[in-house]
Amino acid sequence: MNRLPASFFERPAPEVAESLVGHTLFRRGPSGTVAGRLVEVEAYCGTDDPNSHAFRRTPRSSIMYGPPGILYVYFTYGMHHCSNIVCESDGTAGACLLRAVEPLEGLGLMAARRGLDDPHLLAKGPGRLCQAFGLSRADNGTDLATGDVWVGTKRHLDGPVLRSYRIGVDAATDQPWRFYEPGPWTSGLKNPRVPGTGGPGMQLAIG
DNA sequence: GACACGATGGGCT
DNA sequence: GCCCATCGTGTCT
Repeated sequence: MNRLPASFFERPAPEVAESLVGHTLFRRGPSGTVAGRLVEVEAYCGTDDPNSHAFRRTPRSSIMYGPPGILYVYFTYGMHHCSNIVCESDGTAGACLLRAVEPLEGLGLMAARRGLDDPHLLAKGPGRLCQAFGLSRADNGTDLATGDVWVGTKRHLDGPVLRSYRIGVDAATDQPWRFYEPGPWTSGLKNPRVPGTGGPGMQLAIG
């Protein structure tokens, strides 16, 4: 199994987020292995990004200041987990939020964890993705180079990678750091706000 | 110790 | 589109 090395993540978070789309996320557990192709990733930076947990350094967010290629899992809204991959070099804050994957392997296990069968609802959204992959705060700090969670080196895209503003954050201070491949596996808005197009409905192709 | 709120998602109108 | 459950985390007292 070829894993992306830590050096892949030792770059600015938006650059890592864009290049992560199309790669496959793996999770090996006692019940089996699940895998899915990343189709939606958001970048969160450090002290200059007011929407990032790392805008202020706290015990929870300090992991974002650590070495790259480490899993950052946090709990929110009393019922949901969100998983991120730490980016930037050791000492600089940054992370990529994994928002959605196309399920590829272990769909039965994902369905059992999610309590439903529809493949389109297995891992569409950061909370659903964590549930389908069995990720919780116990996985916080996992090293993607050696642990039971990793990203494969192969990249496959079914379409262009687009960008928009991020979901669920303060719109007034937001940056266009959401990267996604449009399609049935992607969460978020039907007509995401995008920069410099004068309104919703327009999408900016990149890469 | 108290309190406000959230990088969401499910259910209902 | 609207409502809101539910509790860890951060901030303030």
